[in-house]
Amino acid sequence: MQIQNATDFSLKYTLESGQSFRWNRIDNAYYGVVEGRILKITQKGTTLCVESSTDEDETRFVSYLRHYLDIGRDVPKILAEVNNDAYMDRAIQKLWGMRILNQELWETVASFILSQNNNVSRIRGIIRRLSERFGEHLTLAGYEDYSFPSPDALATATNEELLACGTGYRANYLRDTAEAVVNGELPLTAMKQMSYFEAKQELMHRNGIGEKVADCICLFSLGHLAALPIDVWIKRIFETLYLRRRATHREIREFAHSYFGDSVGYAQQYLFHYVHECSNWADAEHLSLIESTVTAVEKQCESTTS
DNA sequence: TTCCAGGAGAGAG
DNA sequence: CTCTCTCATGGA
Repeated sequence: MQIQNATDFSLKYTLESGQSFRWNRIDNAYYGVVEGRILKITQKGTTLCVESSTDEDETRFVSYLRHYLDIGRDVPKILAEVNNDAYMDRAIQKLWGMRILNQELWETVASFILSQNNNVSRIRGIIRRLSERFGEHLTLAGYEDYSFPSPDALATATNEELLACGTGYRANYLRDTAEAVVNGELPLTAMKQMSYFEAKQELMHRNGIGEKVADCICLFSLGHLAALPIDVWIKRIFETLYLRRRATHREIREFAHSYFGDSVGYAQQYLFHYVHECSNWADAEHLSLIESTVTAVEKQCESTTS
């Protein structure tokens, strides 16, 4: 089936910008597992062609996917609001059409617990092995994958089983949070009705979920665009390009919110992915921007420590 | 071999 | 409050 009129939308940038770990590109098509079924999506202009491993009611399915891909949102309006300088303007031009997904909550919670002190390719590998071991086997026209493990499956997993999937020291965090979901201490359903602040507090009460991971969950699953995950790259970007000094997370958060407004999460995603994408490109102009960013941080650190 | 990866927690000051 | 150290893992 098809989704029509997906204007100002880029499937590539949306699915390859580090917010979801479950999509694979094969030729022109993206294969991924979303809430228990394999999806195959291709984009031609403003039309998305979608195949599912399960039978779907077309109207409801299209509505669900439009929400998942954030297609209904007026993103050009948001980008116009946050386009305050040359850095943002370049990121917005380069990544035009990138959207912030609205992903399933439990999978997002578990995935970003695993993301701490880790890199994207390893996170993807851990999630793939966990799904193979604890999820359900799925097929779509010869493509095979596994559903994301349920909270119950991970809550009852042994430490050895989790370590065998490569979770490392995060195994306890993952199992503890899975148990909290099973016994209701972490009320996922109720959290979807909470404010950004309330949901974030609920998440941060869990062992293994700090402010950054909580913000990732609020932004990539709960639709709170005011959430600002501050990782090392976002910290660097704000310290060098905007504040031009060392700054605490709280200072960065206050500046970013006042500068970009209530949709600071969207601005963050464009800056983050732009910097990451450029590090893989042999584009002199882009690389020089990165390099000047990094060296400026190093000089800043030197001057403050000496 | 060392360093780093979309960090968090415990402890010290 | 801020700073520092450690945590398991694998690719560069």
